[in-house]
Amino acid sequence: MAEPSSGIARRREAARNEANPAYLQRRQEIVAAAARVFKAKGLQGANLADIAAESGADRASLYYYVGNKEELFHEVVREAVVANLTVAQGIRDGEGNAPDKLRRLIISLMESYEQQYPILYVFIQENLTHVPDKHAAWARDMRRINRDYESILIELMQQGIDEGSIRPVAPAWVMAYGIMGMVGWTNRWFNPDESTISAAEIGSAYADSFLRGIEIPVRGRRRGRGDA
Amino acid sequence: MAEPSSGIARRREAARNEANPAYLQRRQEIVAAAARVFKAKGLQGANLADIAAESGADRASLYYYVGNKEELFHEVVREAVVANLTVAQGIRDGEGNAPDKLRRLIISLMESYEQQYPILYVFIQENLTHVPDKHAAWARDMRRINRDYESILIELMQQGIDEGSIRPVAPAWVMAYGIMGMVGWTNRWFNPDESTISAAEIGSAYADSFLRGIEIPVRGRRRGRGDA
DNA sequence: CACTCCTTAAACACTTGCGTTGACGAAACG
DNA sequence: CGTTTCGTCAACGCAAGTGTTTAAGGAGTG
Repeated sequence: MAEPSSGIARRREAARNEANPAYLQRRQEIVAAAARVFKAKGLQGANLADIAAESGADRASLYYYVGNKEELFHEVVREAVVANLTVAQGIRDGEGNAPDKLRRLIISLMESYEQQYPILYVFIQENLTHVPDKHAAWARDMRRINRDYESILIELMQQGIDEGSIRPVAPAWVMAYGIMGMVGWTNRWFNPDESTISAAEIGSAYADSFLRGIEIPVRGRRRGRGDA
Repeated sequence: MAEPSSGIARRREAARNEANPAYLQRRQEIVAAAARVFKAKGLQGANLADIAAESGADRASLYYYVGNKEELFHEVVREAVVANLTVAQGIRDGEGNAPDKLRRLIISLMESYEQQYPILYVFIQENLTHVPDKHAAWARDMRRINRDYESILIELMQQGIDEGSIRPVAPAWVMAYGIMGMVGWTNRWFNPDESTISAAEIGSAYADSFLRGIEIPVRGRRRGRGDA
């Protein structure tokens, strides 16, 4: 972009460039507030007035911190999603057999949801099958990350089938989506601030249930309920 | 409502009252087209122009068949959802132990998704946490149905735990939501018109995996390997 | 006090989308 | 062949949402 046309845009650029801590923090608060609003109302349903109210600022003040709603939304989503993918890649490239990795993946995913609440849930809710054309590039990028994530799940599942540690109940991708479903669905009911059960417990329970159902126990190493 | 204010509204009422088969069929086509658009773009994202295009009619022509977008959306959703709940209630009140019922419930749910495609998926996608205030009454109604459905799942799960046929890996509602998640998540990837795997197969696979993981086999009636 | 940072009220132009209107062609029917 | 009905069409008015700007502050700091 050339040079900001308006006064406020100029001032925003200036403030952002000098990296004032207070400015950046307030900005961060606004992003967090936006995340809550997006979670509650969706990208389309949320408007800047809502976000202003949630963050306790005037609508015009938002422009001192962000350019527009889309910039806000992108900012809400991108970082968390990328970080999340990195974790998954780490697990895939680490030690253990397929079921173990899957188990860790499930739990780590739930923990991410908890720690970053509600940002990743915002990403889930907007499943990105339908995004306004304007943000096609960004949406494509996010979809790619999403696909990469799912690929890891599928890959691990297939690996388990190949190495004989997982029963081939159905094609690997069907099973992988099943796991994504269990975990992703928590966006509808899990709120870490109010929940009586932790994310790790949920992830652990799902791993226990689903994986135990498809796992082929290793000979001589019985896998009781302790999962030692 | 008093009397239609506009001319087209009067003509719509008239046509609807005389129950002309051709009229009703065209109307049904429009509803079906709307379902596809809603599935693709979401309630907020879809506009009447999209729906008109999809159904091959002019935007204004839609008003000859339906009053407005909301009416269209409600019509898309309601019937299918109610029918779906009825099926679940039938299974709950039928024969069998908890795991068997759960298994049948999972498969029947997948089959509903397939048969009514994409209508029930539209309902899932709009998770109704955020609906414009105007339709609060309708939304409340739909949420109630949804809750009733989930309650059946939870009830069966709890019953299984109580009768000792299901391991209490986690609270019943957590497990129930896990199942809802696996199945509901299919809305993101399952398209019966293009799928190489049937809805029943998917449901069967999920039931096998998850239920096998939590089921406590009945004595003397051995169910598959291991896990005795 | 003067100065800067940040906020805010108020307004504007602009776009999108909804609901409506009155008229038009085509078929149906006397 | 006139008339009526059906389905459609181009166009309009209206409201809401959004981006943006202006001008005017208050709060804190030197």
